[in-house]
Amino acid sequence: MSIEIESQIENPDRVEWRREQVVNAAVERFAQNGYHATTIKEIAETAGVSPGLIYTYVKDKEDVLLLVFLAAFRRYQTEIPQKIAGISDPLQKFRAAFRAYCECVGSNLDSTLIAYQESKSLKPGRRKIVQDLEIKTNALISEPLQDCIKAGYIACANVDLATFHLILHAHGWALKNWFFRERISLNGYIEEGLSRFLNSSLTPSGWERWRAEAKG
Amino acid sequence: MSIEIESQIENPDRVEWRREQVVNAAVERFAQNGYHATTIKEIAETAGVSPGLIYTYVKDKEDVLLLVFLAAFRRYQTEIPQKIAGISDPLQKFRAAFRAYCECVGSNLDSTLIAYQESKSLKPGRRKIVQDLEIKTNALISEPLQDCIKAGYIACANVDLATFHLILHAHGWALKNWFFRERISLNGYIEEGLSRFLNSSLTPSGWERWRAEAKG
Amino acid sequence: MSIEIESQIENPDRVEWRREQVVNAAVERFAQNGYHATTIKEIAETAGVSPGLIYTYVKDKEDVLLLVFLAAFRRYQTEIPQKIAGISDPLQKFRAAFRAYCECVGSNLDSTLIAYQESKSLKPGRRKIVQDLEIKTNALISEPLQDCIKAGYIACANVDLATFHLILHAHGWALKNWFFRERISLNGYIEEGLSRFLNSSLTPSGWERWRAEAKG
Amino acid sequence: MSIEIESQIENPDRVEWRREQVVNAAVERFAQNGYHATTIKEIAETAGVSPGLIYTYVKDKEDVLLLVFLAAFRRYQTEIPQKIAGISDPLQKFRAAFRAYCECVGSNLDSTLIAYQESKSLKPGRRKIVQDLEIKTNALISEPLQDCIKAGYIACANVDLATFHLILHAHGWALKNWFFRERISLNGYIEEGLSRFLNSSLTPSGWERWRAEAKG
DNA sequence: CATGAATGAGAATTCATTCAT
DNA sequence: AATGAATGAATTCTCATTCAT
Repeated sequence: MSIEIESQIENPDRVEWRREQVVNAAVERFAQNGYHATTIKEIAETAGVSPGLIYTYVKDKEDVLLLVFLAAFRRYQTEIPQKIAGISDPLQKFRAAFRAYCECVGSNLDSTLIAYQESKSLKPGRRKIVQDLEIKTNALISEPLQDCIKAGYIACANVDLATFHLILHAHGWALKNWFFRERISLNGYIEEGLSRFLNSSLTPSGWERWRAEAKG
Repeated sequence: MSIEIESQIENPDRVEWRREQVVNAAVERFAQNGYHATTIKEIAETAGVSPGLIYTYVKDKEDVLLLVFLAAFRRYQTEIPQKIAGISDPLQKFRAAFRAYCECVGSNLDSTLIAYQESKSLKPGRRKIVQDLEIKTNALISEPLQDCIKAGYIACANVDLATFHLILHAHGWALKNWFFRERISLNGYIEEGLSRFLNSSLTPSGWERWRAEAKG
Repeated sequence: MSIEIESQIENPDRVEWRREQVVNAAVERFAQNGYHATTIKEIAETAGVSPGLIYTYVKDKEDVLLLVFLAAFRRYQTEIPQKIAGISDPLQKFRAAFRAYCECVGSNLDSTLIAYQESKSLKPGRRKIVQDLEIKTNALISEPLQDCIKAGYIACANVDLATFHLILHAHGWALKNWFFRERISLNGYIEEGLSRFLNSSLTPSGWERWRAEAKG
Repeated sequence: MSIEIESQIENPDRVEWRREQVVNAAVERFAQNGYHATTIKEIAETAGVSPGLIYTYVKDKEDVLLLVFLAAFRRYQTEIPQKIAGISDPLQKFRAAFRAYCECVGSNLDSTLIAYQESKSLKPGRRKIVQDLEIKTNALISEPLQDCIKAGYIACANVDLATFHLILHAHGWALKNWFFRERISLNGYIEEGLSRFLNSSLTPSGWERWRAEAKG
């Protein structure tokens, strides 16, 4: 489950701390110039460490990119469950999950962009790791959605397909942020996506549930 | 309007032909390994020419990437107008335009992906060219949409926003093709996007128009 | 005054030491094959370092050439003042300065040749630096000459013109060294040039001074 | 005696004509940017021919440089004898020869500079040819000088040495032309060099001859 | 004869990675 | 543990030279 990236350093706390330093610097630089155009030296400078240090916490440059991906996924896995914890109504939970997902995108614009732009920069082994994590992250949306279907609130030919639509919408906020930013708030963007989706997917019983909610 | 890329070769037919050769090879390699990981030598080999030849038709490697973008845009500008020519009903025209756009994405999966992944690989001057063309290409959707609004078929707070949603959906086919490919046909994907959009945007008169069409 | 050439290395002693290594190797190779025909790899090999190292002490190949020029000028500026220090008689001082200049040429045959052959290899910015230094170096001759004129020992229509003649003579030792080397000693060459110059430039009072000197 | 440079073209007049075209273009470009920084394409453009054409009249780029040297020497060999023909007095002849030499330099500033800057750009075989021609050209000065010595007008320990001094002075006009140009005329420069030389080399009988000449 | 497109060897330069301190 | 100087493989780009037309 937890992916192991080799480090010459023993102390795990130190490893965590240093890697965070490096990842933050890397996200900043990758987002600006892309993975290939960013040098280890630049990352080191941005992080306030030496190039040599990076190589004691990481095997090679690609590992840094992988760490960037992992850090992003960890945030999804931490924040979304947190935000939907305690919600029992399936429809409410689904909506909360989608909102949480979008908010995660919103606070990780750089990482999300990097994910789209640099996935090809990983060689097969590491690419596989990232793909598996992506699927696992999708479950944060698909499971609540499934529950709505089971509860008869949503009708949906193919859950996975729908999930991808929702996630694409969420990612759209990062992909075209330069455009959306000045025209709509993240909340507006979220609600628009949500209502567009529910509009064409809610069952009559779902509509009722929704209306009831809106009133409450 | 037409962007000039310098070439040492005079004969414009020859330039066109050779550049096409090179662009095809480049798309193939860029899609596989990304722009930076692809060497000029590889492109040359794939195109069946010498590395030196490329530099007689192009100033530098970035020009090759730019040509890839330009070729893609040209296809949109050619094919979409062709497919909507002669349609007078606004709603029909809009749907045809969206279908054409998606089909263009469908037959240019590689270029579309490259566009998302390598936009940062262009330096400001060339990046600007691409951005301008992107806006121009968006008009192929936004104008028919605008006409539907004028005709009272579609209600839409913000045309640009809606256009971006539609285009994001279209690009989604390329971005997540590895996933969609095995689950839904391009046509299914198009109709789903279309109906999702119309579902939440048609005016009553628009619904009527649509139903009438469906019958006819 | 002191020209700054960028280096990635901080420690100035190390920079000085490494650059000296590189310059020595470069002088050797440039003198043999010229600037353009010499590759960085060759210089690196001659210096016993890697090609990459050179680029941590220098921005590009032209910087190496500039360093070669600078090193030569530094030698003139150091050695000539040293050799004329403490001489008060203007005529004696002038002769000492000219001798010192020629000796500098004599111990920097390669650099002097390179200066004549490769001045065009520098692009305007750096060329200007070298020209300014050349003028500054000429002053090492023109000033003592001026003093002789003021003292009434030498009559000279145009000091600059005369300076150039003297310097051309000095450089001649390097330019045609393959010829002179086997026919005349540097000292002979110096005295010949000197007496030729004085012969046609001394005032009567200058002649007297010279004769007095010769006796004493 | 006449150096053979291979050409694929048979007709010798055509060869002469084309080579002249090429040499003129080459001198222009070499003088501006140096031999290495000048491309065959540039020379071809300047000459108004195609790059391919050059290679039918010449084996390689170095041959072009050699042709530049040869053309210069030919001018010396043609013009100097012409200008001293018919002068019988040795002293007058010597002075005429030196003047002619300097004038040759004056009307071939570019070639003279190229000769100093690019001699190293020739590989041994061709370098030898040029050196031999240089020695042969020196004879145009050294022989009249020798005659003056024989006639008892000039006293000179070493003819070759003196010749080199004179030639160095002549070349100085080209080497430092940017400086001399605005301060002295070529004639002034010639006479200055001449008088400086004669001042310290004339025998009493030479002085008398000179004075007699000056009067007449 | 002349052209100019095509070739490919070769050069400068960069940068991930190592390792002595 | 951390540093940063050094390495050298790899890449882009140039240009002398060839050759089909």
